[in-house]
Amino acid sequence: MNNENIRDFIRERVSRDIREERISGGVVTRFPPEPNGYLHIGHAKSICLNFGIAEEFGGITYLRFDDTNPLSESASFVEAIQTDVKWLGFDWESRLTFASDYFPQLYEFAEELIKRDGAFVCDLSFEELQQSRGTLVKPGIDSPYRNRSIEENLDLFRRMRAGEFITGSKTLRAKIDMRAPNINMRDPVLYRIIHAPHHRTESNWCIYPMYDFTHCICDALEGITHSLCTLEFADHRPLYDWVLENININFHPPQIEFSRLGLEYNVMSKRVLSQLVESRYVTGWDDPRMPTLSGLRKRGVPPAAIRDFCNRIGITKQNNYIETELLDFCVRNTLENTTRRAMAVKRPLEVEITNFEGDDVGLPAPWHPKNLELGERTLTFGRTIYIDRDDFALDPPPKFKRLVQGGIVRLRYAFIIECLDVEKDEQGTVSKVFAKYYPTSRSGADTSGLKPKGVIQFVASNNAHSVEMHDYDRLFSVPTPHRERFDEELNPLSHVVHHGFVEKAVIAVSDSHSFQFERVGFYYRDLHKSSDEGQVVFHRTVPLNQGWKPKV
RNA sequence: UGGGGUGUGGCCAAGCGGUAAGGCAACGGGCUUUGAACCCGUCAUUCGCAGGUUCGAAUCCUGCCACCCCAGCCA
Repeated sequence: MNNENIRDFIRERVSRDIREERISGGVVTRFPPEPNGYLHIGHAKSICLNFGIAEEFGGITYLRFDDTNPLSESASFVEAIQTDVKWLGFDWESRLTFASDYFPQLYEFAEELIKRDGAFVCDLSFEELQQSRGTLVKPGIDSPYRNRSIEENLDLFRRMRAGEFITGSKTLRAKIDMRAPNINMRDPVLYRIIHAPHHRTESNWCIYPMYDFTHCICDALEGITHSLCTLEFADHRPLYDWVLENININFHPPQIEFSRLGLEYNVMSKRVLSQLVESRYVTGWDDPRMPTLSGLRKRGVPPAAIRDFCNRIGITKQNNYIETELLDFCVRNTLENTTRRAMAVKRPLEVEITNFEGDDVGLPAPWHPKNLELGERTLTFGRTIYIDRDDFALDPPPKFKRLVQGGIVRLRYAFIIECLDVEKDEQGTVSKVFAKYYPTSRSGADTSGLKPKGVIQFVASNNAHSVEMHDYDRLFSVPTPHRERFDEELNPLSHVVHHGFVEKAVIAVSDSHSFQFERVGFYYRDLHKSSDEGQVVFHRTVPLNQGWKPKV
């Protein structure tokens, strides 16, 4: 432990609690997802915080599923969430728990609360409860069932559990204060009747505890020393404390809130994300455009980049919208030194080298210009090659350093070529370029004396493997999409497919799926899916920084 | 007209009474067979606003303003 650990107000608090011996054992945290959706990068912030603090201070972390609502939860989400947490790089070891594991104990605490006259069974309907709760500025009114005897409450609650009443007909409510300015303290519901099977407890229960009753008790039972949650739960803290103070339990974790992550051009709302999935706007929770961990993974974002991102954004109580540039930076930064470079053309333009005769020549090229440990592969150069359409211009903008008519350009790791002529189609767009190459300009042995302004990538036709390059852009076209009209704010160009070529050596690589296609971007090969035509599919992880922008 | 939270450069974020860290972005320049990466440099006389306390305030006090969250038998 050292000062490096104290990077935010929560770590500051943890550090102080340790120093002042406020906690006996070590630090204990937990990450408590509800298994009703997939994890997104906002969850990653919380995961990195909870697991990170335990790691830094020599503590432990539980992965606890908050599964108290059988109507929206399922085992498949439980699976997916575990996969994502592991992938992110964290290990809960043996500490995998479920709120549903504690149902029996929770039930006992509920009975205890009734016996202490701290809770009552209420027969108010949903609408009646809503009416009597009051409003933000108007106090609520007591339930007519509030004064039932302890014996009657106990009897009723036991019968609720026994299944004597239909779904929604009764609730167990805390007896606090209907006039409390904090609405959460207005005799909140603790248990409700739901006759529905639960993904773990099946049909053993027909009453289910609410979050506010469950979370604090589970935290206490697990000895959580710092219960970290997002800001919207701050209003629930008095209730969290109330429950623990009104039952006989010997541990009382402090709840500490921090602000959730906002990412520009994205939305973290589970509701909106699942709607995108259900409407088939995206291909699934793991669509590469989604801010989900599975989506980021499919796009080729390494977990280390997400961890780095989470470390850079900080932990505060301020509302925040992080620019996507920071995430992109983290991704490029972690990929930069370890990812193979290769050549690919996204929008191929055929070039015939008119003075080239005979077989293609092989040209060695390192997989990475600086990290030579990655070795090298052999490129090929021959009479027919492809360059990217963007690298040729009939009418070049100022400062254009690529190929123009009558101009020269270097083909990376190969030769300098000079454009002699072009062929156009009916629409007048260039369909083919004729060029000559300078045999003495071979990379590494250049005696031509030529000094081209630019270098471009190419793929020789004999060395070209055709692929689909899936380019992704921001999911939304506005930085802070509105939850209600999110469908109008989707970016129609968030997914564009290019049919291009990559050098064959790329296809043979098996120990890594990430590549940087030089001057284009980082791409990630999808090994699970090929296109409809059976082609190899690459997802663009992130584009390269553009150091020069042509005026559009 | 209730309760809770927050206001430091474009976006994050340090700062905890002693005279505004850092990162991302941006902008200049260097280097370059990736217009990438890398390297240099520039970028808040000012901390939501107004008063006050103090030798001294982003930090303390008072008032005001703005934004976010809360009225699920969701979490």
